[in-house]
Amino acid sequence: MPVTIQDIADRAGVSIATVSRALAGTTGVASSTRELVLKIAAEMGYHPNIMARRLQKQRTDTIGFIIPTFGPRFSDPFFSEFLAGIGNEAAEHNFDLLVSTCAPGPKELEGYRRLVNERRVDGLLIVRTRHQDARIAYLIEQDFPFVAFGRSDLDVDFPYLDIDGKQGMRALTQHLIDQGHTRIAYISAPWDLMFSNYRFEGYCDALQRNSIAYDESLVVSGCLTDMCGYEAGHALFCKSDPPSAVIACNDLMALGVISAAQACDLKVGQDVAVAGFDDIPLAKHAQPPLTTVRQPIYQIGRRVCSMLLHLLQGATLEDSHLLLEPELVLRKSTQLVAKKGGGISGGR
Amino acid sequence: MPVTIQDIADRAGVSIATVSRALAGTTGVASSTRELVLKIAAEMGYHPNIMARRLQKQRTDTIGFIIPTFGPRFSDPFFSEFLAGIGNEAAEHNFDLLVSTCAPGPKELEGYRRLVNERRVDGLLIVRTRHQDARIAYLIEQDFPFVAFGRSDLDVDFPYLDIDGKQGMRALTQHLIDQGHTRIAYISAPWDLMFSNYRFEGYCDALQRNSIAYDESLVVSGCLTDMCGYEAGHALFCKSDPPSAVIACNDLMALGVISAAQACDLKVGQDVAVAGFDDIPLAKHAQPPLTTVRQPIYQIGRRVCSMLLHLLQGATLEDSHLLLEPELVLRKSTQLVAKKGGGISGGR
DNA sequence: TTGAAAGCGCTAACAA
DNA sequence: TTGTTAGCGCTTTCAA
Repeated sequence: MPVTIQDIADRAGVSIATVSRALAGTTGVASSTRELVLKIAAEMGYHPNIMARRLQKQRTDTIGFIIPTFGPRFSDPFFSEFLAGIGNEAAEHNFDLLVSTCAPGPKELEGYRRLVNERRVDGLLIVRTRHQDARIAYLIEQDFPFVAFGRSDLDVDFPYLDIDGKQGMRALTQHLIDQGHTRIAYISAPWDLMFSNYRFEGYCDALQRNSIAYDESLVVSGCLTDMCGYEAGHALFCKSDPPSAVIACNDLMALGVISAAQACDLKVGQDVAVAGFDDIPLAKHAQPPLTTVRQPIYQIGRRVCSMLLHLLQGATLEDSHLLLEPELVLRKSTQLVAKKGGGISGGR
Repeated sequence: MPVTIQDIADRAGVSIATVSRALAGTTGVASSTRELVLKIAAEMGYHPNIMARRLQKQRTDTIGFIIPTFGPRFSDPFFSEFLAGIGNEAAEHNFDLLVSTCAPGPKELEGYRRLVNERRVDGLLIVRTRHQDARIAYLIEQDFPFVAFGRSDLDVDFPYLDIDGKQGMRALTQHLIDQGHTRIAYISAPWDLMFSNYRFEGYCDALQRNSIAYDESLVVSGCLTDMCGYEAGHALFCKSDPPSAVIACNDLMALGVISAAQACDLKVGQDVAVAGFDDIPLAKHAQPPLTTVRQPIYQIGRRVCSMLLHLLQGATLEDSHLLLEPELVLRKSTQLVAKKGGGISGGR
């Protein structure tokens, strides 16, 4: 039987209210009583019953995160790092993190409804925002606190943090153009993902600025996995008129493209340039090291979580629409002259 | 203001006890009353207050999982898949999953204490069991329900599920020996991890069975990341007498070894054989595809979670010490004759 | 079949 | 400074 404040009250000869106050902190309690209570609590090994506290306070001190992923075999480092970020931030503020997984689709909202309706969490984090994102629409409608990593095209206002994908992709494309490439293939993410569109805009923008005609035969849609990257890359390299450079919308696909190139006996960084987006840990140690656009996912996770925690404290966010500049990371996969050593990095 | 059973009771003209019973299910309630209550509940948009229920029932219907990882940049697919497994299993049984991250070390137990003492979860899942694992010792001492993925060398009994790493590594090593290799390097995981020792035993065992002398200069310790694999591989390939085959204790390191080989102008699958352990998604699409030992992590996650849920229901596990046979997955990274097509697999 | 009432452990208003 | 008391929303005896 766990120790309750009643037990402490009995032993200290005071009321439970006094115990509660003493335990809580500063409110009007004689410091002598306070010390006595604290001492007894420690002796008896008291630990508050969190559920009782939650019921009383009508707060769960828990934030929720539903990982939007297809199938069991997801190994996208994005989620691992993001999770670590929000987990650590939440823990530092004594919040619990509730996690579940659910594939995007019609049944997805069920998961959100469950967390919202039954008040299992105080707020939610959303990632991989989508075209007319139903999750956002739902949470807005329910007036439920949340922060998104990613913007939306819904006609509503909500707090988010995003990376300027257009900017990042434009810089990356420009880099390839500067290297002399004109046939630059592009492996997109699914189009319903918001970031997919922003990045694509950046790609198109760079082509246009350099008067390079847009060639739709060079644009393929991928599913963000290394396998999709492999398939898309393979298809591109098998063309009668293959591209001299390939940009993948994320690193995982870019790794697949590198594999495809090798399978086609093309030397990446020499016969063909390959670039990605994200800068996952594997990018640096790929062979050759992968040029990419860095998103500091762990930090983003922390930041987004921090925004939500502020919101839950009733604070108003000083800036609820953050757009961060990503960083271009140049490595050997796009460099004709192979330099020894790791990547050099530069903004724009 | 959320709807409560009191609201429903008022509207239905019955007592809250009746409402509670009607909502709960089968207990003695007139079916007419029951239907009335259900109808009103639906109309009013009733959803139970989970915290109230938890306080009353003295159960949280939540299981906890603390990801034991160093640093923010962890992208080990192991955790993603495991998480998906336990998350889905838990969700199907209407359990919540509480996740946090904490690096192994002296402060690690704090995290466990918090979850246990304050009864934030009903049970815990442990992975990557270690030599004299303090987490297990603590949970046993507290008599707190948990299930581990991995065995332990503590002198206590606890429920676990494990993969027979010795068996798997022996089969893998034997495969390399069958290919004619005699200088087989081994990149280990940190020695305090239990699985590290089992796998190493399998490696030694295979050598011994084939009368191959153990050469400690071929055994290196790694930290399970691709970077460690790269460094270890590089060091091995720079030796005056390099190995003809390299086994890494996990796939992530094996991928690093492949990169190192390429950086040293060695062709994997031709000049040198490389093998890993886990069969992460990337293994199949590596260049060349990686020979490995498959652990069905997602399924393991589900299974381990299922065991815990049984335990929490007060059931006795029919088998609380499960040791599964892993499956050897042969791919091109260890095959001298490059065969077209994916891996062939065979257990033993 | 139903209702009244007693908690689960805690916080917080109100009195003393 | 302290105690009394009324809940938070629910489940579950015990009576009726």
